[in-house]
Amino acid sequence: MKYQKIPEATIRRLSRYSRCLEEIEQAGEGVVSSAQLATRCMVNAAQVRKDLAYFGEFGIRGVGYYVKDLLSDIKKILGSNKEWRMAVIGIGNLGSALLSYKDFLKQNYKIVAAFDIDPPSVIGRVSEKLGKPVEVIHINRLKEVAKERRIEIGLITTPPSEAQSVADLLVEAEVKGILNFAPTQIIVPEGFVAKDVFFTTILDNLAYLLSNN
Amino acid sequence: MKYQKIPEATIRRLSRYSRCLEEIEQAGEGVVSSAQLATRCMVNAAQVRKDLAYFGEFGIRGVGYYVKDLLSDIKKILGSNKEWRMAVIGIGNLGSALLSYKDFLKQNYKIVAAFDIDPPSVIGRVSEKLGKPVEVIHINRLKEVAKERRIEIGLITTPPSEAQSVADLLVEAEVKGILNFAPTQIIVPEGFVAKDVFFTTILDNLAYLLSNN
DNA sequence: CAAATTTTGTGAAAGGAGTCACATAATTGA
DNA sequence: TCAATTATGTGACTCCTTTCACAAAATTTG
Ligand SMILES: NC(=O)c1ccc[n+]([C@@H]2O[C@H](COP(=O)([O-])OP(=O)(O)OC[C@H]3O[C@@H](n4cnc5c(N)ncnc54)[C@H](O)[C@@H]3O)[C@@H](O)[C@H]2O)c1
Ligand SMILES: NC(=O)c1ccc[n+]([C@@H]2O[C@H](COP(=O)([O-])OP(=O)(O)OC[C@H]3O[C@@H](n4cnc5c(N)ncnc54)[C@H](O)[C@@H]3O)[C@@H](O)[C@H]2O)c1
Repeated sequence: MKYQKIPEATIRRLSRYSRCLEEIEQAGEGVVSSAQLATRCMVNAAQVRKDLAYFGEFGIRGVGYYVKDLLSDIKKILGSNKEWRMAVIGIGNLGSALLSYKDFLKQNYKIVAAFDIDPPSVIGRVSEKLGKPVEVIHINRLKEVAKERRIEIGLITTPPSEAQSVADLLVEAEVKGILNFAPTQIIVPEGFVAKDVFFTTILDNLAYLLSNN
Repeated sequence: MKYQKIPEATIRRLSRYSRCLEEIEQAGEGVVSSAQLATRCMVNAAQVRKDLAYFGEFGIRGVGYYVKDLLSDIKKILGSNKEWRMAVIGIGNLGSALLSYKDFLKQNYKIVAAFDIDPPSVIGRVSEKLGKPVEVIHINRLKEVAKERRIEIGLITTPPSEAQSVADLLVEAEVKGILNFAPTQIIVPEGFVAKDVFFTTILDNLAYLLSNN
């Protein structure tokens, strides 16, 4: 298998396979075929095999895939086997919800810091949400704390007007990954990765499907 | 222009164009070219024209597109010109955040009801979040209230274990569109539309890009 | 132990989506 | 009025993704 550019769709599906494999593992299955996994993930079986083939050979012909091994391999591919250290910036409604999102704990995504421009007003609201109290830190200490706590991903939940300047701060602090929930497009330099999560786009999509079916 | 299946990517981009056109309109521009819009949305100019061509001819050769008209046309295509009446089910951390999401007001997405299985514990927390107090209603009144308030879209923010059964209730209440935030795949019958929003997939994607660049 | 069965991995084919390039149409200005 | 300019709409082309189909490999069965 020689090097090729991997489609983004493949990466998204790997994440789906990962979730399904966890359920299959829970159910006590030791081995799974591409056909079974495909049915569960609602994709084509050849698609599953092709996706995996980008990264190597993980199955045994005539048998299938060992669930535990495949899950571990996929997590290694995705980079979700290591622990990712995250910060939330903007502890309002959405930021607070993210702080108390329990699934992050189960996965290897860990929120290790919370920032706001107005910490006193929010510090009471979020404490103890994650089991242990979360201290909300003033945004002007972002760079210092990001270094100290080795933050790798920043979740932006400030108003849209502030999103780009917060992203700039994250870049300055060498936080390489950004997930932006504010409805404005974020631009980061080469070497950094920013993804925008637009709720309205998702709703527009739904509205379109509802209007045209 | 004859009928064709419209790519989902086109619909997503139309939503993006819509957002950009709003900014352009705000800036007081009356006319925009496909090249200008494309630069702003970070896509190819021909892509913009192709996307629009699926639905008709909206521009004037040698001139460009009238911003106001194009915005209105795109919203008509997406179905986001009409008001969409939504309900949030599961008024915990995320559900409360959605209730107080101010951008829904600006767009034509309106939350007109909130449901939970344990209303007394949450009723105080969400009141007045949207300007006017929001009454949290017991889930067992979903069908009745959905009819009464003409609810068209349900946002599921319950624990994953409850997500499918809540979806079933929504289907029974003939709520045609579902946006599911719980990390579990929802299945709905023909004629209904369900979209899952998996936070972990988005993070896995980011993790992959950070691990491999 | 060999034939039958199962299921992977992968080249080839088919199907979609994105880009290019240019004819076409509107406008401007001399 | 007509040439020059501008920018759309779209056929053709390229590139990418998905599906098909089957040889290869492992296992099971008689
Ligand atoms: N509420 C939702 O459900 C929801 C959903 C999708 C997207 N969003 C987006 O997420 C963002 C936050 O939404 P919200 O409802 O939580 O708003 P919010 O007003 O409740 O919270 C914003 C927080 O950001 C803080 N802040 C402002 N400027 C800052 C800065 N420069 N640095 C650090 N912190 C700063 C504020 O003090 C406040 O605590 C918005 O952009 C919104 O559009 C919200
Ligand atoms: N918190 C986040 O930031 C976040 C982010 C992404 C996804 N999610 C997902 O969204 C969902 C909610 O997360 P949360 O953190 O708000 O959880 P939460 O526990 O704070 O809220 C869940 C709410 O749902 C209610 N509920 C339970 N069963 C119900 C039923 N059958 N009918 C109606 N209401 C019911 C509960 O009473 C509770 O109020 C979860 O599935 C979670 O995985 C949360």
